[in-house]
Amino acid sequence: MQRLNPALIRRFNVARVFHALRVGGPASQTELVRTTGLDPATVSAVARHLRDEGLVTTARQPSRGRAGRPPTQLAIDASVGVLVGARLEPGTVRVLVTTLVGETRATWQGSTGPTVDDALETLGCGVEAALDEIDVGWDQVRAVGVGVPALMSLSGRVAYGPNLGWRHVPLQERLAQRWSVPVAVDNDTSAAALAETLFGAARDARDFLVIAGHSGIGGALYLGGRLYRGSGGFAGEIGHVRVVDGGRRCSCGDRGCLEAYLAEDALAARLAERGRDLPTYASIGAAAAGGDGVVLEVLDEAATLLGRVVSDLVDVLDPEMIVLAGALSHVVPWLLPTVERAVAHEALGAYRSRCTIIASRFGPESVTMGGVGLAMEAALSLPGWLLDQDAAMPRHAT
Amino acid sequence: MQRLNPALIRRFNVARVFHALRVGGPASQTELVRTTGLDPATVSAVARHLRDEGLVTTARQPSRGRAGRPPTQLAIDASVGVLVGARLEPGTVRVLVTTLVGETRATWQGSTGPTVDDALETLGCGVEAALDEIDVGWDQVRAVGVGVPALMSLSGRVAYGPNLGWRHVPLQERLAQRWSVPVAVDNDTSAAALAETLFGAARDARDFLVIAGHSGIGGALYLGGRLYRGSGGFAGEIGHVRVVDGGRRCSCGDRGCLEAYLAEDALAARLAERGRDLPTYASIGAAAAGGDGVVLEVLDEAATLLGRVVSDLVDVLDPEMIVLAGALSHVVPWLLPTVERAVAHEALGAYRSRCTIIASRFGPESVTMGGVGLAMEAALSLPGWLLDQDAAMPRHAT
DNA sequence: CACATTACGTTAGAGACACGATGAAACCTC
DNA sequence: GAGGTTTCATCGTGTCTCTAACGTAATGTG
Repeated sequence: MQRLNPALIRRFNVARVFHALRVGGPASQTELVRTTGLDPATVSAVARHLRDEGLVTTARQPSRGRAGRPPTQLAIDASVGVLVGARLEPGTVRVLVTTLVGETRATWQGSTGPTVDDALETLGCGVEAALDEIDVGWDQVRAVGVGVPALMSLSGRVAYGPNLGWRHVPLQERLAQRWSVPVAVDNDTSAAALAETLFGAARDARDFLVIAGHSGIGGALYLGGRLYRGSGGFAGEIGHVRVVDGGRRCSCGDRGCLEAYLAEDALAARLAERGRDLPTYASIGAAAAGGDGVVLEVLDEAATLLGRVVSDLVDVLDPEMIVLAGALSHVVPWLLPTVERAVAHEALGAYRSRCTIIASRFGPESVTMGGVGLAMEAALSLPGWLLDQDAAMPRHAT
Repeated sequence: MQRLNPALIRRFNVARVFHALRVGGPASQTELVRTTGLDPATVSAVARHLRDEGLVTTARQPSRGRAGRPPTQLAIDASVGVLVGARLEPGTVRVLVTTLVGETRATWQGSTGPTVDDALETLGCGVEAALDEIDVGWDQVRAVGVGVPALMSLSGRVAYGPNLGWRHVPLQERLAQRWSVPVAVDNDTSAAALAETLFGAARDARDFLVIAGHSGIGGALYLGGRLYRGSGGFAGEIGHVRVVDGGRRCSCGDRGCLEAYLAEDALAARLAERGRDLPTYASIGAAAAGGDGVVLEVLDEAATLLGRVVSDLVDVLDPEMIVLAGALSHVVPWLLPTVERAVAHEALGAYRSRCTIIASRFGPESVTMGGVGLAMEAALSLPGWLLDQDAAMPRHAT
């Protein structure tokens, strides 16, 4: 159990001010007092800290015609470094280099072999290539974050990655020693949730869910202002909620799981039965956009089932928002209306709060953007155990 | 947004030490350092604080034959006050008086009229009567906590209580001004969850669910070491998850909700169809204990449906434990095996953590015990906004 | 029996926050 | 244009934490 000490409070407050500036743009200290809820004296100290670190620049504002001393604007100096986000998936590596506030500067994508060494080698080359492209050296990289389709232990180890075929890989350590900059590694759907809360539509949501579809259907639960991982790190496994009694067989061995109707392979199989050779979400989306009736029908069937799960999730978790993300994004436009209708009709209506259901603005790139989010956290030196704020909080102080 | 300041840290730490002593029994400061994870210097300061408050007593331990300075035991002085827990339900009020560590000293129960004034009057009389019974004066009452079957606003107002027929009642204020001791009011199922985490089987669980059955089926989600309430306070509405396509009509207007099969009235109705006049969980439990085949059959049917919901909850939330509580407890023994079997078979097995499903040790009294828990929180001056630890935490400091 | 060893608890100094007061830099009015 | 007002930022004091050193009280040892 980690202690709650002054140094930690300072780190929190630095992060608060940084994010306030990142999200809200340049602001004076007094404005930051309002937006962060901190004490003026604290903002003053944090501002000095950030100035000393070279992360923010100050600019005297000219008079605004109002009485009083004119404020000094603080602004994040996006030129002092870059963040690197990456995504590992079976056979592919994606890299995204952004400014300190998350604006894209370069991207890279490449294919890779199946082993851990292959992937790390490709990742290393990819990052180098992306940095070269914009003529940025490693000295400007503040941190690297990587999203991986695997269950993670708290220390950034890959506990189990069925699609990758990896197990007990000390990914964080290996990358950290290779690059000697802060490196953060996390589960891909968790990373996608981070992208939504830092850069996406869920920026102001304390409670939201991310439902991501790639080879499987995964969920991330962002509850009460932080990611909820569950007692064993398995929380969010919504792909195996049963939606059809005695339905299609699922890879998990059971029948009628959501994943058996909505995962990429499942949709493709369903379409193959009806004479359509559309193996990916992207191709299915393209066909739907072309108005293919069979495709629309299959998607609508999947949407109905997704809607059922989402309704139950809304009843149980009362989220503010549900974000559909990942490769699934390619077909989300044809799912959304049906899902929304299901929630409106099936979820407990009378005294329920409104729940917005939307597609991620990052689409299939949400995990890579999540890598950037992980890098941002690492750059603000909010290490892994801080992710779990309980670590710093007493168990029973409710 | 509340600030995170030293005084707040002190309150947290006082609570940590208090709970460590309460749960683990008398301990030396060095032992507390180990169990709480706090610094020796902090424990020293907190110990002095608690001694000054008169909450703990110190006792020099005689030599134990080991080298070194012998420790001084700290122990909670349970004689310096009492806590009062209460439960309001339609027509009935229950009161429970305990020591500072939650040991029962007196109970009281009485019936009441439908209005808010009726209930408050009865509650007042009941508390007086219970205190009289053990010859304890109001000066010894450290705090009062009340569990209410209603949605609460954060300030302890009853936002909406359908079964009580109340709406926008400032319950906390009215009770606080009547008694002039700290008063805490919360939703009944949330209170039951508090009882489980403070005094019950979920004491060491960071992530657990409480499923309580009275007139309806409610759930409380204790996730990541704290109660999760959802964006609108509606989280945990598991009674209206659909378990049967086009099933029995539910009070919510939909069909096939869990509540339509498991709530007290629903079970009674189902049994009435089959010639059994058993209007309450208690009577149903008694009949089941007597081996009535029809009752067992109906209970098993309900258990199968509950098991389905629980399986999905386990998949999505990955809790350590699920506690069945409330009046439902009377029939839990006949539900549990079926539910456990469902979870073992239906929930994602391979890489899932184990989830224990148990009956609350407080049975139908879990809400009243939750009132005591609320009182304990109030007595440790951990006010309402502290309940939401985010209030003290930056939004994006993940 | 003096001195080392071991274990327990407290104190001293530095960092961080809150609150209240003070300094700083503009505008406004007479 | 001098003084007052308004707004923005910093400083001083007190409290709380952590680290590290110190005091305290027992046992062990030659």
